[in-house]
Amino acid sequence: MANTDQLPDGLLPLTPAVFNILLALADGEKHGYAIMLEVDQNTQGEVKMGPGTLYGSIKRMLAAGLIEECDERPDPELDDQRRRYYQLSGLGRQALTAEAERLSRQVTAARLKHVLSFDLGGL
Amino acid sequence: MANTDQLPDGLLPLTPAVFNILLALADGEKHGYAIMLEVDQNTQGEVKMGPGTLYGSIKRMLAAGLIEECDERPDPELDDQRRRYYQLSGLGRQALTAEAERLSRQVTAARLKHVLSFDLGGL
DNA sequence: GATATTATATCTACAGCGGATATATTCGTT
DNA sequence: AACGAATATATCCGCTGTAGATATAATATC
Repeated sequence: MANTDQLPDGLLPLTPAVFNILLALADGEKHGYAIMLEVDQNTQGEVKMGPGTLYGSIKRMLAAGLIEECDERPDPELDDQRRRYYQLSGLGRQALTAEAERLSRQVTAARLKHVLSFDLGGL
Repeated sequence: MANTDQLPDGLLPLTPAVFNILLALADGEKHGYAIMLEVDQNTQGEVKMGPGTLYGSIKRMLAAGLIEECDERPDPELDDQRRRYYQLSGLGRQALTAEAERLSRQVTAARLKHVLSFDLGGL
């Protein structure tokens, strides 16, 4: 069943940067640089997130409790000590879903106004 | 057939405010205050656009050529001399469609990551 | 005629973004 | 082993856009 918890006020709508970072983390923990590459890939190269946006957003998201840093390191042989890994918090996942639903409503509104064909994004 | 013209660089992605204003104008010309009410309605009351955002955005959008002010007034009897009516330009409609498609891709990406159920926004 | 609503406009404080810069680690090559 | 390139994080600063406050005037309502 769906989660009807209400998120803290002022969190939504998410900024595009925050949304993209949460989305990049949706399928598992990642370190900052990997998030950058994933966002690039997710958006077909449309969004090139620079370090200022990335690490600035991460700092704010940690403070807001949307993401958490995980302390477990991968196999010491494959490890890169510079990396810092992040994962979604429960709140972060809720916010991501809520924002995705909001975007979906915007797309629906656009379809109703005939500015977007109906057969796109079909999936 | 689809319009494959490329929009001027730096226009996309649109800010949420600009997108909502373009969307409000998609089905016909409106004056500023009516845009405000339409955005409120389109977003089920989620977005309350204040005058700063509204008129500031309108000014930038006029400068960018996304909208145009129309000089024709309605029937003099029904007219309100304070009102200034705006309509989409060709560029504005292109930008609106392009941005809606971009949002649609974001929603699709969210669905692929299972953060959004597939039966929503079905239409 | 008084009051509330409609309507536009500007100003300012604040937050987030983007680019530049810096620094250190790891990888690939010879 | 040394060297340069790519990886990885971090901070700083200018710019833009947003939100709220304020102002002012025209229109509608009673």
